[in-house]
Amino acid sequence: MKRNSRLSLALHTLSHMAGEPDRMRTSTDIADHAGTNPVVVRRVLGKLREAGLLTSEKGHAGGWRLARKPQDISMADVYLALDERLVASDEISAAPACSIEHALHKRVSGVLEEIEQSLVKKLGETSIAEVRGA
Amino acid sequence: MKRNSRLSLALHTLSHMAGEPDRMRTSTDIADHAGTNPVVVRRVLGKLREAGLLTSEKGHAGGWRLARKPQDISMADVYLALDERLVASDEISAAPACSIEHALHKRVSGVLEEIEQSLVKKLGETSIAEVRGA
DNA sequence: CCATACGTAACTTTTATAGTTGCATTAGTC
DNA sequence: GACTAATGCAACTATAAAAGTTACGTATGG
Repeated sequence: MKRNSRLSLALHTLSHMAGEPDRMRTSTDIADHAGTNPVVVRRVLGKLREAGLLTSEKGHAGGWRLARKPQDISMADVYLALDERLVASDEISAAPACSIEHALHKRVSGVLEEIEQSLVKKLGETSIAEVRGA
Repeated sequence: MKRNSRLSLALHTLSHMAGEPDRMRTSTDIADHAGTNPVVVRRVLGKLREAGLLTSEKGHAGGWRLARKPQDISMADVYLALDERLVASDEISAAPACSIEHALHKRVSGVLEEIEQSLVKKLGETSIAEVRGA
């Protein structure tokens, strides 16, 4: 188990799906391949479904499939769907007691926000269809 | 207690020190101001000492002081001294079993490394003496 | 009607970090 | 020289976030 494996799991799974977009995959299949648990897979892919990247079907022949063409799903789409915020944090800073702390927080979070944006931009340059081609 | 408060603690403390560079501060003073524990302070500031940003003195009139002029210590110096790597991770990825995972990891860590660099660059633009002036 | 899938809630396990305690060492002060 | 007050460090505990697990409800194709 590692920290922040959700993004890895999501990207890994979608990259595979990009190869065979029509194939339906079950949570169990995906979990086995990724070395994790079906419930974890459903948790992660559920967020991608909410974001419109995937569709899921219940019942006997159910499973997961891409909701769009692989070329139309960028790594940024995946990242944003998971609410990751790898760099910046959304924490509501509890009333900075001292003015220096306040100024510091403002400046640091400004920098982190810029970096967060450029991360999204960079991730937006690659679609999940392009991942395999190193 | 919050995640990754070490950088906050370090920057906050050094920003204060930048205002009165000659004043000697004890771990206990600093901990009280920051709302934490003297040992935690020594752990964090110890890394800054290793990096040559601070000096410490033992004994009766001991404590902590800047080792350089405040103008000559950037936020990047502090960040790097702590080995933070907020964006990229140093994890040795345990032999990716599948080729897609391999390609993915290569691409993602490439992006993260670039972003990490630009974070350091951005942090390098501000010295701890400049923090107070929002 | 039954097998198989997702959806979700509740709980347990794991891991990183902060926090704490205790003690050795060092250095001023009386 | 004894005393006091500081850092240095090791070992332990506490907390919180994330992953993993179990259990069960719901839907659906055969």
